Amino acid sequence: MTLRLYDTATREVRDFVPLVEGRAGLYLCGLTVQSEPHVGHVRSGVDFDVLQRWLRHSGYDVTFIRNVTDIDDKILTKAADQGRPWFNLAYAMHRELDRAYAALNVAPPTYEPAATGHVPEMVELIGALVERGHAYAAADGSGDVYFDVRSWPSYGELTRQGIDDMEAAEDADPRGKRDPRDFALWKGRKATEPETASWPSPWGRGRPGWHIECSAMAGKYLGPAFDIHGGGVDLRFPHHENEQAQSRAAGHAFASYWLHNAWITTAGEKMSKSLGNTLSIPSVLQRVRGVELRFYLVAAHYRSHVEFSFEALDEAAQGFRRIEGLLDRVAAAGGPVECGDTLPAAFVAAMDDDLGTPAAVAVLYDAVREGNRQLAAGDHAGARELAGGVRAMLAVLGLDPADPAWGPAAGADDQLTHAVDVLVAGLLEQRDAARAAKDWPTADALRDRLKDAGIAIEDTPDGPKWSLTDAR
RNA sequence: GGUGGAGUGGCCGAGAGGCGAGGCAACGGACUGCAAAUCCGUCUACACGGGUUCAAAUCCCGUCUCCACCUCCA
Repeated sequence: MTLRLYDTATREVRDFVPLVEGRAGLYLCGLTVQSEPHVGHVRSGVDFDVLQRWLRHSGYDVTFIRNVTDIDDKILTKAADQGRPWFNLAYAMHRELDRAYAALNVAPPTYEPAATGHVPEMVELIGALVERGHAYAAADGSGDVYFDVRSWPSYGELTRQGIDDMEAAEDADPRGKRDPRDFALWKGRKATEPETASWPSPWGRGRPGWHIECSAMAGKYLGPAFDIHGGGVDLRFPHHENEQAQSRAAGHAFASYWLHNAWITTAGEKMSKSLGNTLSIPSVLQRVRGVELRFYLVAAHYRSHVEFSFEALDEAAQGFRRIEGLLDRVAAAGGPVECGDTLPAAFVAAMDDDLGTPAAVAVLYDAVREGNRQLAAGDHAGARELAGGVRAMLAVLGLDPADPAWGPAAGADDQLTHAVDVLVAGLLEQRDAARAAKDWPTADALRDRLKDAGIAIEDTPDGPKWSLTDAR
């Protein structure tokens, strides 16, 4: 079975056939670093990280480019509002984003180009478009350069829209445009904008339009033709439509497949800044661990809309702890679980079917249940093998609890753990004595006291075991 | 006006013509001194109205509701 992916351009799931056998070139429209990242912002990063990992697992040599937009209207506006340089805001938010991705074990891409570092490439591309008759400098002397949509007959093909059916932007200032739907490739510098937010170009100082950066950077790092282009559904139009138009008009074949992840909403609506920072990544991570938030995101199909709720998040966290429970118990019974080297066929089939993570997670749970069953039946070898498979499945989803990316393991033999272990052992001895004397009130009081301290006691065939009830 | 998507059991969430995805919660049972954890079992759902078919959550027609995008939103 080969990997099949849903291609937005053809609106069907089709076999993934790379341009060069054994290789996969992937471009993901990253974020505009203008505010603290929230749960919705990181979904594309997580989903495409899963794609990257699955491609690698499937044997592809992957080149994954995920850009950062570090100059745009919003960054300039926000920075001005906050009274700080735009480049400081963008850089600070970029660092926040890095932290969020790290907390979610989103593996770094091959390269993360920033728009401001690729202005010459953009100017070059715009120049080629002007030369080919697909772009023009505004006639009003603003210094703007527009893409001429009427000059590109297949404009609208990605989202299957006809130019004449499109509404012109309400805020579009048609002064220098030949058609209201023409979009900016280059924006001449306005007197109100900081000097630092402008670069030299044949059309005067200015800054790049939004779409051109992705065409320029994808072309630079992946070549004129590459395999997969991704992003959030909202980017299909205008962003991706425009990227494709300008790249193809410049003579590049551009992306073979277009993948789009759905939204995460709250209260039925898109997450907006009006929600404050309650859903910012640092804030959500006060409640659940990074691996649990990632599990919540990965357990939903990337093309499915997710209605975010803390209840559902807690549920996912609980489910993940059940998976970890098997690993912990098998480890307690005979040493750390080795990561298995094969994945269940059903898991592979699920992932190959347009990254069917929900079905893959169901396979994961099946293995967990069977592992628990065998452990209970005393078949430690069988349970160990299943646990190895569970780890292998988790690893390919970026959810392996033993991955150093999550920080020191919970059971790490550090000083604090040792101290607690000694203290708890003393109390457990007292409890054992009380239990031996059938003094249940005393035994239970000791257990309750530990519970109040956030330490759960479980009686197992090998004696009582303690664990922290919740990391938070 | 144009384009695209959604409505599934108490909840979350898959599936896309025919063997009850899975999880969480709840309840019952096993285990336990009692718990916890684990296992077993129970709760048989597909917005509404028609139609096609031996068979529809899935296809067709109609209706309702909701959402996204339509030129710098993840």
